[in-house]
Amino acid sequence: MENNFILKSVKDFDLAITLDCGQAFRWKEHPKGGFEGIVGDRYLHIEQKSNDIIFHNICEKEYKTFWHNYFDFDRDYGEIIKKACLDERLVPITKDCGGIRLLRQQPWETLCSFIISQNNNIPRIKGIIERLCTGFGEKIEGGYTFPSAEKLAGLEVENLAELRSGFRAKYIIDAARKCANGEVDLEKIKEFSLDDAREMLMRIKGVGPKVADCTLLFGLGFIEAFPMDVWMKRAMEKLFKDGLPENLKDCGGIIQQYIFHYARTTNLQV
DNA sequence: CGCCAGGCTTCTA
DNA sequence: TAGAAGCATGGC
Repeated sequence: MENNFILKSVKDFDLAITLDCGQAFRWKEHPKGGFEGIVGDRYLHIEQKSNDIIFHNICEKEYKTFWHNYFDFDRDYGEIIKKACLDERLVPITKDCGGIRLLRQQPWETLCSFIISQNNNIPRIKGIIERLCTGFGEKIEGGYTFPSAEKLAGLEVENLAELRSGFRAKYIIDAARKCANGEVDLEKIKEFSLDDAREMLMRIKGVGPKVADCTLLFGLGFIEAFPMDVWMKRAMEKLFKDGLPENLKDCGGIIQQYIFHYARTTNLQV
């Protein structure tokens, strides 16, 4: 018999899009419905049934101490969508993509994942990360943890050959070593200004503006970070030639996710 | 076979 | 200091 925690009447939340819009790479469909994934050393089977969110075999305390924060449930997305819709162009976009929430992911996992993402496609990114976890993570109930920076810092580039991550392997090692030896302190960076934090991350080989901004946005809580990849450049050129409306810049990263997903799932060809 | 994928580093003028 | 080439791998 399952002992589930159920969040009722949740608004502005689409679980499937949130988990599969390209911000996280380790969630997959559960054979019995919903999705399963591992964050830190916690396994979760989660499912959405209309406006209810079912956390399988999770007690209320476990929800409150961890998953509530992971799914960013303290933030009022309805308010953000309302503000966004003051600009006509964002009405259809938030209509389609307003169910996306920003996941508060683990800093190191986020950094490492987006290093892997460069010049790569999502299915292969997921494959490399899965091999990274099964090869170097720790076995727990339900799967493997994401390997720590400390663990990877002790390896050499050749040891990562099984990942088939190509030229990115040397970047992973460099990132792991800098994070493990404190040269880059991901926890401390959270308190930096956006520009200082970005600059610090870019000291890592293979981390440029895009990877840095994804790490800041998805892993370090900087919701004003605005990652610009090829999709976003195209979308911004077409929809917001003069940039994002000023009143949305403090939550630019959330709007970025809406636009990014909209650009990828609708006909936004130039 | 060629092109491209949530880019970045290195080389060149 | 801007712009192009090179980078590993895999899917189409």
